[in-house]
Amino acid sequence: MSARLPSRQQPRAWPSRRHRDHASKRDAIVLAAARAFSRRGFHQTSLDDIARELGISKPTVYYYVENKEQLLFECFRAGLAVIEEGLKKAESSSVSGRERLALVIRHYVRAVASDFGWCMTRAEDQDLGPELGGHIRQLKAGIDRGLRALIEAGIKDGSITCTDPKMAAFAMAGACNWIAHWYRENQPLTVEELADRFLAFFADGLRTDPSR
Amino acid sequence: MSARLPSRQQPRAWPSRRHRDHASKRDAIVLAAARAFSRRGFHQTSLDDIARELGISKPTVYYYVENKEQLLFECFRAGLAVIEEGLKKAESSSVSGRERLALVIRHYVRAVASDFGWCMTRAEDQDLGPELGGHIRQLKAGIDRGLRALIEAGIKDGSITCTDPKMAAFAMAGACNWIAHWYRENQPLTVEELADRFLAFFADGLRTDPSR
DNA sequence: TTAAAATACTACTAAAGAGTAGGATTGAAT
DNA sequence: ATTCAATCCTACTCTTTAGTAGTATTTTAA
Repeated sequence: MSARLPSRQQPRAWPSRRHRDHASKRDAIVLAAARAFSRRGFHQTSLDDIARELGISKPTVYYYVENKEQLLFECFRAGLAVIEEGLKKAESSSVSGRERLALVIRHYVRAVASDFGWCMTRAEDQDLGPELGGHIRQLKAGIDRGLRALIEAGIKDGSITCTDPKMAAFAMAGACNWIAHWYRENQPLTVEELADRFLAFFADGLRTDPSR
Repeated sequence: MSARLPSRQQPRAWPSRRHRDHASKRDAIVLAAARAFSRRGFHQTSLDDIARELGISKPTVYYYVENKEQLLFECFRAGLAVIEEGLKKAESSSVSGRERLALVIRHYVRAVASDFGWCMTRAEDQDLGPELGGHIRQLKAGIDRGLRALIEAGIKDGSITCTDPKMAAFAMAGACNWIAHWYRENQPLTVEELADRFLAFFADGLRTDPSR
């Protein structure tokens, strides 16, 4: 499991071998948890299960993570980072609102189709305490605001037509979130193709007549 | 709780007073369960909780329902019935595919925004056993097929334009399912208004230029 | 009136699983 | 070599809750 190189003298920088080990082991635990939650659900997955899959013991998991709730939270955060990266790129971009929205949605789809997708979309607020639950609600609300702002920017710059940006944002977010329910690795479509199809649908809907 | 009229002699018809009582009490339990699951989540809701809210005891709940899993299943079925009603109406209708699709989606939105919405969309397959879980997967797949068939019918009769009916169905179903995550009674929009907005979005997307 | 069936309760059992106590082992630094 | 901290384990505790045993009460049918 741990191929520990001798590596003499690597003095005062943070990612010391020891710290890197610590962080990467913790990450491995979070990833294993995300996969387990995704396959069997949060409540059907015991920390013993996760430990067993990693070949370690439950107290070792607790050495790296405060508790099960925190573990779920970390999974959520890991997925969220991908979306926030997209939002950040969009902010510092000067293309049209429509194109920036598409950029964010691509990231969104990627996140939701990843190992962390389940935790981001299907975990219940109640499974986190009021503390972390509230935190997550805030983060989600931030994403929703980001989406809506992009739609509104697109309306303003003429690249988007939309009468109800709020509902449009809800519809798009819902469609993307739901991907976590059905997307599996062996899908005929890659994640990027999937994003393309969704973007095409969001762009034109089911409209009949382009010249109507 | 039970105002029981004397009602002498009501001989061989099925819905005897007794049976009606039984069925309606069972329904009341299912509804209370749906609301409780929706508010606190499946695993955070004990059968004692549900019983307490109804002013009865846990064994009484078990008198009407086999087990917790079955209870969840019934909630699911109750919501599903609304959608299937829509599909049936659509089948026996002769308007365009587009209009039939809209009809079904209206029912869909109604179901998902109802008390049973949570159970239909957020309950985990794993919380039902392999038996009931499989059953539900089948029912869900049926709905998906129904949606897709309507899109294809719309393409055929010229009322819908769509390059990937499967993904379009997934996107629309996802958007609608997600309503259960955020719709609450005190929303500014009624369910019907909500359905209108979603249908408008599905119809035209965010298209810029109608004459493009 | 009375026997059978239906309905309901109090008081349990049993299992699962989150989280911990306390100790062993390993590695780094002096 | 030896100490201190980091890492990891075995073997628990403790709570929650699904589900049941056994019994009391009510209703229906004869």
